[in-house]
Amino acid sequence: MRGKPMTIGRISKAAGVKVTTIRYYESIGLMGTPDRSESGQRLYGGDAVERLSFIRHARDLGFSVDSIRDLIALQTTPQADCAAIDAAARRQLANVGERIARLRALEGELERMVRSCEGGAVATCAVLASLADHDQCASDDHGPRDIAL
Amino acid sequence: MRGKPMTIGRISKAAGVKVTTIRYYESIGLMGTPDRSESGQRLYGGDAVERLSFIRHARDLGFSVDSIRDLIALQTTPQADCAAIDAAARRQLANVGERIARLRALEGELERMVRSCEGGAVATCAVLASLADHDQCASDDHGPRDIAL
DNA sequence: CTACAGTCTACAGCGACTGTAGAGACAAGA
DNA sequence: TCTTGTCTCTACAGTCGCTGTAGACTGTAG
Repeated sequence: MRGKPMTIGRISKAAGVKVTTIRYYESIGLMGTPDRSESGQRLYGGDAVERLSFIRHARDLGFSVDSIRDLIALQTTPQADCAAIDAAARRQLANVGERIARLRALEGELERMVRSCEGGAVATCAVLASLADHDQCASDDHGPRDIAL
Repeated sequence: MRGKPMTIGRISKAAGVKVTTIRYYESIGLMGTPDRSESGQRLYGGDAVERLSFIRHARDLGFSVDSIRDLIALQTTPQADCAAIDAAARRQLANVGERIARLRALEGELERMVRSCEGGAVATCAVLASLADHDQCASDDHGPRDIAL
């Protein structure tokens, strides 16, 4: 709360989190309710920028909002020990490792598809054939698969 | 349409796509409206299984539903040439490559975090410090980051 | 005949935002 | 002072790709 209070737009720039996203974080209890100016505008101190940066970084690292809530709760109870946080990071690490492995498999298959393409007509397109053929080869866990064409 | 018609449950099992998902694909125009029995149950031929397998495989490879719609459209106009499909696969491949690179960066950072953890109190937890510190280091493109704790 | 599994429609919910509408607030220039 | 333009406000709908629910009907095996 030290230092002059900043509007939401300022901390948005400072932390690299969109204004709407900050309000969203407030609405789901990640950010706590800030002071308001007389006219009702949110006013934040530098600690809000820290917190937002923390959240953003954790999100960039793939932590879910729920997980981040837990991390923040742990953070604010300093008598707890580090083990829970370490465990979370390890889970996250394992998760990332899995995702990398899955993506590498996809990469290999896509490379095969692209290599086998010889620019013929669609009727003989190896890419489409490759997509159609594999009835059973794909992984069975239907995890996140969100890539645009 | 050859062969005896199958109910939605059968093609669900055959293609490895959930019943509800099949109906969803129909609702968004990925699957086309099947015949119905007298009592109103959907009846499919073997081609539906093929189509579903194609869709599932493409989804597993990370193609968006929109992209798959395009691929199917291309498939059904065989006079088009393979180039568009090849381009889509290449875009997809580049996309997967990027995602792998990003995940590897995350992996490295998470490894550093976990290595630096010495099981102390939260107040001195290197993992939390690591999460808090990096104000600017994270990537600027806010792509998908969906991993649970 | 009786269970019970399968199917139907319609709609709400998920996560993590993003976009919209319509209104009010504030800072800088003419 | 007025104006212009950028911020900010609330509240809610939309995004994507499904998943789950409710309540009714249908089909099949014992």
